[in-house]
Amino acid sequence: MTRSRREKILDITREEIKNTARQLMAEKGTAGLSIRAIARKMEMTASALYHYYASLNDLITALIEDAFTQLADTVEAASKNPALTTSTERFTAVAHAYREWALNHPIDFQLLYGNPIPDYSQPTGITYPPARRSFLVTARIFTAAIKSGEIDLPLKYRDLPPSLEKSLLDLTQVDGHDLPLPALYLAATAWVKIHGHIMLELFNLIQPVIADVDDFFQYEVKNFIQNIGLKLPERRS
Amino acid sequence: MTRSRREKILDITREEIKNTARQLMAEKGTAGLSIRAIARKMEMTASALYHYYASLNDLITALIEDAFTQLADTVEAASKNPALTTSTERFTAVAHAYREWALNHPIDFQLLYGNPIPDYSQPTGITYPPARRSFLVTARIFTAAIKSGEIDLPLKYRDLPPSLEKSLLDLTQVDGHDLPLPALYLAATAWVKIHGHIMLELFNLIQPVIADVDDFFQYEVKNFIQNIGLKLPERRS
DNA sequence: TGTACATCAGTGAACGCGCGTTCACTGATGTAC
DNA sequence: TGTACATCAGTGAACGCGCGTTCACTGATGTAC
Repeated sequence: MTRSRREKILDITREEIKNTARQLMAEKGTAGLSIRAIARKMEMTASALYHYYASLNDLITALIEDAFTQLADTVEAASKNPALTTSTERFTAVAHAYREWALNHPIDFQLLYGNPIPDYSQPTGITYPPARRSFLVTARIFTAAIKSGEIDLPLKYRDLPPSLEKSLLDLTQVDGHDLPLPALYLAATAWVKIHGHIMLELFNLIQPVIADVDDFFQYEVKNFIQNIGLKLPERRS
Repeated sequence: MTRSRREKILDITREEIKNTARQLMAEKGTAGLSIRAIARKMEMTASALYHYYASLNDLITALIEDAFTQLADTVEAASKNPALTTSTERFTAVAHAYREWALNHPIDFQLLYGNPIPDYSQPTGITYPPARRSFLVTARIFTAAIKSGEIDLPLKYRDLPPSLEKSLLDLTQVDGHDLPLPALYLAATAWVKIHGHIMLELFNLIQPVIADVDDFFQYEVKNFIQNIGLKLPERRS
């Protein structure tokens, strides 16, 4: 109980402000975010908000931090689901969890990965660690798959261009994790595939071509698994 | 010579306005686009611009149309390069042409595919036909590859989910083109892969993971070709 | 339990800014005879 | 080639709007004795 009653109310109001901000963005997009609009919606004066956040910039930073943490938590939880036994299942679950979070929180996702917000300047270092968490989850799944022999790749990923190898090696050194290079490569290519698909879907670019995006995504994940040589759950090759 | 001198000057000024707009967006992003800012940069009054475009909305529409046409022209030209003989070469050329255009015109690309612009409402039907042109280019390459036997897929793409089949069939009916279903599926999945990659690259999301994006893209295209069963140019399998 | 004071949450006016758009206008350019 | 008129390109002031942020302030809530 180090937090006083007042401090708790402060936090509650901060949450209320963030939620109002999220609502506003859902209605009018990222550009609808403004101190004055939030205040109007909360039936307060704009100046009152300065008791809770020092500036619009700080508010946006808080929203971004929240979103990153939520996304990483969701993905991490999916990968740790004890009902999953094989790496294929685990990867599939993570891919779908990632996409589902994005579809359920389109605004937060845009906040993280969409166009930069006008006049917003991000404090350095805020976003990197949580952004890496999702990536590491995938990398660990592939690492496990390699160790358990669910995937055989020594042959296939010998021809990685040297520049790719170097980048991936740098990655392990920065984070201090001991992950094999092929697992890192697979995580990278999987991330680009999944993330790219989701961004297109959120911007409504896939729908005019393929109406049933759910089925498409599922099919693509299955194909990806097959292409990288992971064993499929149904018919083991 | 149906155009009078005055009409030509009108067009020239319109081009000048669009170029100034593009410059501005390059400097300050999509949000920096404003009639007043353009006027300032051209050393004119804001009201003068209304002789050339009826509103900001119209100006933006013109910019979008230009960009779509340019992109489609570029991609189409790449696919028709007579120096290319195999479908693999042709697809590789198209993929790289698409990416290069995006990297050389990042703002136009964002205009087409990035976050929607605040307060901009797009006239319906303007953007669909040119957007489809790029897609069709790829679909035709795969169609040729199937006909020539460079790719063997009857086995692999038999298990397309029914909803996908339906969407793809609808596509052929809308455009009136006679393209085989597997070619359309391949074009769709290729487009998602390439386009997704490019969007991530433009938003600087790949670079923190893999520094040499050129090599990465090239490697991914090569892997894609291999995965879909197209013959690679070097070592024919 | 009651009082005196400090802290706090929130107000309302104001500053200075940039925006899209309209409108009455002026001076230059082009056209017709 | 010269004159009379219509068309045009561009001006400058104005309207009404929303924005982030600051500041002096008030009334309520909490704290210490």
